[in-house]
Amino acid sequence: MYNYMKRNSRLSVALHVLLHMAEQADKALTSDVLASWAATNPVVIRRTFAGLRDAGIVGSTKGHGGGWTLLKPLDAVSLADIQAALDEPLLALGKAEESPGCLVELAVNAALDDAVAEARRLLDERLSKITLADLAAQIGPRRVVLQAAGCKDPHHEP
Amino acid sequence: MYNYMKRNSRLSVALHVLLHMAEQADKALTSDVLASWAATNPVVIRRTFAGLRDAGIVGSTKGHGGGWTLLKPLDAVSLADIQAALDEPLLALGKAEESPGCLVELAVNAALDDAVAEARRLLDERLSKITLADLAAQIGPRRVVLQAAGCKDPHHEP
DNA sequence: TTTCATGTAATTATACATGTTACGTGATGG
DNA sequence: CCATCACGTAACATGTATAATTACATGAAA
Repeated sequence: MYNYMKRNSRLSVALHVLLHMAEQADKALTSDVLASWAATNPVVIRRTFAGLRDAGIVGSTKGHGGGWTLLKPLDAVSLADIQAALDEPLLALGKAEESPGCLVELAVNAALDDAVAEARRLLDERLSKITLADLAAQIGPRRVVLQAAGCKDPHHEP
Repeated sequence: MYNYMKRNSRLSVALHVLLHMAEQADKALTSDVLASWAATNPVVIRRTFAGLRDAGIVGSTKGHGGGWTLLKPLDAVSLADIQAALDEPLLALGKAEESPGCLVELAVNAALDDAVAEARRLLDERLSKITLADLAAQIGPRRVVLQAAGCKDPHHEP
């Protein structure tokens, strides 16, 4: 009966962690390590990354030395890919189905759905043009600059 | 620390009620009546419509025979106007401010904010081109057709 | 002055996402 | 093999945002 816009910290968390992973490429990293980067819980990481694994963006291995690894080069993964891999989100504006027979409600929903769908298309198109490599490129240089200026690396480990 | 996408039943409720008001133009309608149309509580109507009143879209009078009235012609009120009049809304994607010093987080937020801001601009532009009159025009003819076909008016009153 | 209706503050209820705990499964290494 | 490690999930707890409700104040009309 109601329409909710879903929350979204998933995308933010996923991007954050993926970029940090890129800095330690090829090492299998445990959920605990990733969780500490995102200041969250290992289980949350496993839940969030399940979608990314299904999409082939990351892989996971069990047992000793196991963990998560990036499977694709940074420039082959767009923000839209990640967004799509995380089950459901951004710009949802579910339809209210109260008064199911009401013509007014139908017209209102149709108009709103159209407008939101178009906005969502635009957003998706935008996100599909930004890759993890783009974000990494923004970060790399600045970190060097900051470190040269005497700032310590603003990472998360103790 | 979290970013939420706000719910949005306000806009849907407001549109629904405004269009029904248009059908009974010039009569002051009480919050109770409006609430019954939207299947919600009178207080919710008063809260929601407070913004519309401040924006000059509707007016309210107290006491006997009081209630709410539409102050503008239907073609002078766009969905964007209504959206803006309801305090806060559509397509928010608040920023996560966890790890405030983290460059990764900063880059992620910047990219996301840009994309969402553009989507929001598009949506607002779209909504500004749809007026209440447009929606009413979609409804009127169909109602006649349905009634001619023997369907009873799908309204909300008992 | 009684009644009606809005205006708000304060409280409660609901929905949903994240956080947490617990336990199952498979892989590795001694 | 068997103990350990790490993911995979289900079940439950917590947090937060919003709507729904209650209660009472304010002002207008009969």
